Amino acid sequence: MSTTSLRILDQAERLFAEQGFNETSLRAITSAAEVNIASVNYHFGSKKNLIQAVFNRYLEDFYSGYNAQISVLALADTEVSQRQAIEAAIIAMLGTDLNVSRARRFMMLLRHAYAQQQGHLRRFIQDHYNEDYRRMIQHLAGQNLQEDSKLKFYWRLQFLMGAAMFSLAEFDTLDAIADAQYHARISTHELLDLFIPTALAILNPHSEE
Amino acid sequence: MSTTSLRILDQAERLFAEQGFNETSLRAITSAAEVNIASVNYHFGSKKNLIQAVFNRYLEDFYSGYNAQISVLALADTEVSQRQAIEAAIIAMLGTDLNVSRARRFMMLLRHAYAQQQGHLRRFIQDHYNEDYRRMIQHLAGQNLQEDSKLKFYWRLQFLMGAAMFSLAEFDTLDAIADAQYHARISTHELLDLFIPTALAILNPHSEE
DNA sequence: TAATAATTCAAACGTATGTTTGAATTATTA
DNA sequence: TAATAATTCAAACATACGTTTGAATTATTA
Repeated sequence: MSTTSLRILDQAERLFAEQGFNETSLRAITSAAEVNIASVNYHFGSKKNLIQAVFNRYLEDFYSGYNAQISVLALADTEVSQRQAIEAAIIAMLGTDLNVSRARRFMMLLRHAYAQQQGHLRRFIQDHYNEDYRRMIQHLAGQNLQEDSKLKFYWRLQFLMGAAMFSLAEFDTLDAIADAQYHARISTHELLDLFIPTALAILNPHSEE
Repeated sequence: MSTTSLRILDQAERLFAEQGFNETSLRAITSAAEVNIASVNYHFGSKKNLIQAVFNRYLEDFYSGYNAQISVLALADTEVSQRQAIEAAIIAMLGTDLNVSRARRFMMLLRHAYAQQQGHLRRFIQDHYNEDYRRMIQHLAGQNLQEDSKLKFYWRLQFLMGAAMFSLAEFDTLDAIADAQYHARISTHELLDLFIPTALAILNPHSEE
């Protein structure tokens, strides 16, 4: 992949995450990447294809990281537990160096993808990653997925996706609205310690139900 | 308020929620509302002001509903519990007739407001509803908000907002990706029964922490 | 080195957007 | 009813966008 393509991809990823797809012009991307605007269509064909390429790079990394961890667990010949699946997904998102800003950018991209209707993107992801996705969902469902709770699990999954996407993507937004006393930063480790039990709590029925 | 203003407001609310702000042109709004395009600037001044007006109508209803319920509780001279605050917020969102599609539209608007950077909107909301917002946050914090857990509570609140926004806003999106077996619909009552315990679980520390 | 392919570039194209204009129409007031 | 204000309307404005073009430049191949 030529350096021009990479420069475009990097800046597109950054700007798309920060501002959204429709809000980011090709001129802004090529200007930041210091390349000619026509090179986007030369290397990627169109803006839609560029969006897909950005997601493809992330999803490739994510699922290969997730699947690698699952494979290791499978070698031990034990069933993949729900907690293991959650941790594997989080680690795959953070990368091996637990880079939270990387995961954050991924979440921001996902949020934009869900908020803005990008039909082409949905089709692309479905065509290329549906199998990986369904397998991960099965792991996340864990043992608690009985026939009659499939619907509930679907909604719990929505809650979890929303919590993950919104919280990571919104480092700054709520700060501006909420009281400044909440403004302090949290470490990656603390955040994970907070999020993993919460994720488990969201996915599983609670005692009071 | 003239019928033209109302027609514009109604259609703007619907289209903004469905598509986002930048994705909805004034021509689409005025066409759906069957009014002349210039009437937007005549009645509202600008597109930004129209966006603010849409939010203002929602927030007015929401906080007056929420505050009314809290006032009733305050008359009984008891401390407002966290669960009461959550239920009051949910009911205020749904309206007295528990109209879930109304709440859903509100969540979709909020999601777009967070995803797309609408600085003017944030300023507007902060100028007009900051007091209401902070009061509600205090209620939601409940008894568990010790000095050293303020940071954690801030993040729990993020989780909760994300879960609420994303799940309600995404009736259809995940369906298209996930297995069709999860496609069945859930009733408002079932959803509330599922969400309220989840919300409590998100906001409060769990045993395993 | 000469010929060919790949890539970059400045410029333009067509289209869609928010906004403004000034006349035409309707509603209100005196 | 006449005068005045409020509102609607078709048309145009300036601007920004994604995309395309064809020549210029660079890299690769024979």
